[in-house]
Amino acid sequence: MGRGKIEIKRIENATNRQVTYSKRRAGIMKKARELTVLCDAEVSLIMFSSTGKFSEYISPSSSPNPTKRMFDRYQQATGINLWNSHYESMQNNLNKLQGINNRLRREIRQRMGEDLEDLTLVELRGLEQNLESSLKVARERKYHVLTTQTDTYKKKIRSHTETHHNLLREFEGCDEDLHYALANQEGDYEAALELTNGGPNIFAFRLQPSQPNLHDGGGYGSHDLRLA
Amino acid sequence: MGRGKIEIKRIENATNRQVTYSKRRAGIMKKARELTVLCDAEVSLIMFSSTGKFSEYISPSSSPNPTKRMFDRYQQATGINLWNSHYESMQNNLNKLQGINNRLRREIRQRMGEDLEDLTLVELRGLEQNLESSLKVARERKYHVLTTQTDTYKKKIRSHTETHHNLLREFEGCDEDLHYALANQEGDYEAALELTNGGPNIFAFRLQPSQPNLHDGGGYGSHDLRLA
DNA sequence: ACCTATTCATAAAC
DNA sequence: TGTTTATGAATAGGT
Repeated sequence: MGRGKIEIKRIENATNRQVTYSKRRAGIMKKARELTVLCDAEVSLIMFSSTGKFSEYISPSSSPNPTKRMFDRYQQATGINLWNSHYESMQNNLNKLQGINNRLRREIRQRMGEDLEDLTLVELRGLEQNLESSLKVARERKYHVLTTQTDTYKKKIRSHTETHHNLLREFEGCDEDLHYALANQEGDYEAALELTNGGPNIFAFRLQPSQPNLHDGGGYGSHDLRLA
Repeated sequence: MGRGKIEIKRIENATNRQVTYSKRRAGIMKKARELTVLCDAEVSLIMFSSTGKFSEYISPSSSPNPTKRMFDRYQQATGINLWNSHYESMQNNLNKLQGINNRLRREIRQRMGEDLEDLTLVELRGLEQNLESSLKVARERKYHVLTTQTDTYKKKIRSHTETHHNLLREFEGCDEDLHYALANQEGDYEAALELTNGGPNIFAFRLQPSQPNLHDGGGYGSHDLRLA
């Protein structure tokens, strides 16, 4: 149809090819639209030109995503699931992980003294020994942290008392000047003396070491494993 | 194009609709094929008739699965990933599980006395107490299994010795008959007596309790967590 | 499924 | 790209 008959083979002239593509694309889209309406059919038409330009016609449908609906129907019709390769391997991974998870949970439960019914005597003996050595390590670690912490506080206290003594000494140095100054304006001397005694008490209070990092992170006290 | 012009709207006569569908389907497929060849384009045409009958045209391509290729190109062109809804939720689950897994592993390591560096004093105290109580439970369980097993063997031994004694007694009963019988055919009497003495020894050997279920399932001795 | 009058699509030229 | 137009293609309706 046209000024002359043409042979159905690749149009070598690129410009010509592009022009023909545009015209025929419009034509086939019209046909698709007409087919949809006239025959109450569902049609999906996807095209890429030789230059990679994309265009499509999808018959409207009640579904919110006509394209997805189209591909779902396509897959149902052909029996070929296009994304199964991805999907299956993911499912496998998931199952594997789930299995590992269960094993890990069981191990933790056993290390907490639950679920021991199925263990053999040898396994129980192993568990007991393992718990013993773990307990020993944990205990050592606790003592280590404890002594380190204590040392730190001791050092802090020493440093603070030192600072305090220095302050006192400095203050004594000033004392004579104070005496001298007060001699000239009487009466506030008693108040000034009280300051010298109040100082140390303030330090003594602040140096009561309050436990640092006492955040309760739901640790090992009431251990429940409802993680997922 | 035809004997008369027709309005583009749903053909109400079902037969007529079906006929028109067939004709136009052939037509549009030819158009798709021509577009592919003439313009060097890639075309996917998928159709479902109103009765649900499926047909398609897919331009041939070097890819082993033209449909999948088409679909991939479609997704790349539109930026819409049709299977993302499935895919994303799976990926989320996977990540979540992986995270849980790591937490579980860490907990096990800590319960084995490793990875304790980051624990606070309070957490260490909790872990210690937890291990103590778990150890106590495991120990109790071990003793329980041990005593149960011992009891079972004691009972078995008792039952077997009883059976043995009964056998002996029965044999003594037969003894006289045997004497009588042997008096008639001499010489094998000594061999028969040896049987009476050999019996008990066989039992004594079998009753050495050999540990049951000694399968070493990589239990709690050398605990490594290279699970995945 | 075939026929054919008629409408439609489009190749070529601008 | 848009328009025109001669021509071949598609097809509606009938058989």
